[in-house]
Amino acid sequence: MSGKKREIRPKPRLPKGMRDIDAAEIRAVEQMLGTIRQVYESYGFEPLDTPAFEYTDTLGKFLPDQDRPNEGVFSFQDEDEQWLSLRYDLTAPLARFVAQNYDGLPKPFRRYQTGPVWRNEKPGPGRFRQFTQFDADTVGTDNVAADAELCMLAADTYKALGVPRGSYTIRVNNRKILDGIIESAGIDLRDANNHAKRLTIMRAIDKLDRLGLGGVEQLLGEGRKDESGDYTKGAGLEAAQIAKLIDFITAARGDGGSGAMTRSDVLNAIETHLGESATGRDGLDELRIMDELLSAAGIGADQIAFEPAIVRGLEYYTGPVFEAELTYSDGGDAPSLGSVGSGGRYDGLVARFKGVEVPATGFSVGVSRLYASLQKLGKLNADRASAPAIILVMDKERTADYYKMASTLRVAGIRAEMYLGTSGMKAQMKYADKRGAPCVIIQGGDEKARGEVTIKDMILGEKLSQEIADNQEWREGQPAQFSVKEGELVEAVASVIARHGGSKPGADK
RNA sequence: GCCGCUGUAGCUCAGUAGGUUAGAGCGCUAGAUUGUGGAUCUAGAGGUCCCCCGUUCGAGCCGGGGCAGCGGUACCA
Repeated sequence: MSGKKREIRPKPRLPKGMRDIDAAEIRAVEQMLGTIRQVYESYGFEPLDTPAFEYTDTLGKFLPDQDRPNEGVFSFQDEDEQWLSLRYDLTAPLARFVAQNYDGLPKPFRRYQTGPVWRNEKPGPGRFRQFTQFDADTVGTDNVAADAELCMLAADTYKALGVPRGSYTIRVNNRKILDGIIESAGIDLRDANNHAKRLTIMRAIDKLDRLGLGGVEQLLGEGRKDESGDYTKGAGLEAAQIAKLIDFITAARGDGGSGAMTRSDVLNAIETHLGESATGRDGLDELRIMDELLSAAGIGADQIAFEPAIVRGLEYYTGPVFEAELTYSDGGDAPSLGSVGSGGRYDGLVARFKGVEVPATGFSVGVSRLYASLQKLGKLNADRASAPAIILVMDKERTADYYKMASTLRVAGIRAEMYLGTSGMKAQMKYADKRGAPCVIIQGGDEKARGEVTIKDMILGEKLSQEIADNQEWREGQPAQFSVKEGELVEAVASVIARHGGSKPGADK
């Protein structure tokens, strides 16, 4: 006790909301990214990359140095004291890029982009402070066909990723319709005093999925107290106004019933509630055109549906908004897994820089969230790339020979590695086991004398071990291994890998 | 941000009205087995008992204050 000095050691730990990503996930995600890229490319979008951080004012955030430092974003100062922020999405940097290079770009400008984004928020289940998005945007046209196309692109993307029809839904709404219905409830949106009220109303509607109609109703009125006792102040609407809004939300909902409404059913329901609001009419007309285009493409409401309670980002979207989610297909009352993609029309973003309106619309796949959901649903094809064959080092003097074997296998296109540790054979076997190696290659003095190598099939061996209780038998029986001439090494290893790698798909579920 | 719950080994947790060197299972390392992953047995490594202050002869346990994690809620481009 006396001589024990207290060394201060750093505790190995991850920053809040961050995570490490293992080999299996990297492989799976890279495959997903490749698939998404293919779909986006097929629609004619071109790739673009922009840096991880931008000047803070570019991203549209207030300077984070005063009363609310780093609110929502991660920020730091350059040596010239200018504030920089890590990007929190891929859209704001796109707006900067377009504004900066406007004259030279083809209009409409269509680009796709993927990469990590960061948000300085409280992490939760399925919510991290770094995650990957994959965006496609069409900038420079107010044609609703661009919005319809992005919805189709989204559907095609989930399909290509192996999400079967019926297991995803893209729900579409239009911000103009929301504004219209608020106006028709007697709230004048031209009155600046009603600005905050409008936001509160939309936030309330946005919570329909989570809180249900009752919760929305409370939030439109006085407010709501949650189960932890926390209280959220409501919009303070009058009973008649609340009834009107609730009525509107309900009208176009299938009530979770079996008979899904068609898109035009929903539009008709909306229309009867909309009254004379010009903004609302605009929004309705836009959705009608989208419906025509989608229907002409043979896409029904089971894939792309209209849903008047979809809201999305508040000060951001100006027209159609979309949200994609995965759903269990096995019926039951299993909860939704949350949004795995979203987008919409944002006609004001580029104007921040240029003064002129540059209409734009985009869709973003939440890659990290989607991966997690597919994982949870067991929809990720688990055919991991085969682990390397391991060449055991039986005699350290012959390291060069072993290395040559590894090299021979690699030339033949087989992943192979010579054991690089310094432990004995038992430890090497454990190593190979932990690595998931399909086989190990053994050449000790005996094999060398005969000009042979021994191949041990680790996967078969594991299977056989379950039937052997006696260690003596297990060790001496040397199950699942065989010897071949040195010249037949490649062929023998390839056959073992083929035996397992090319096995029946779906059999191991 | 607000409300609630929880902090003891890598993980899951015990810990006796406050009392010597703080435990178990799993995991890890190694031996039993001169060249073989599993099983079994054995041994070993690994801990500022979240932190600080206080009460006490004495605190993992009691009191106060922090911090962190989890859950709910708010915000979410």
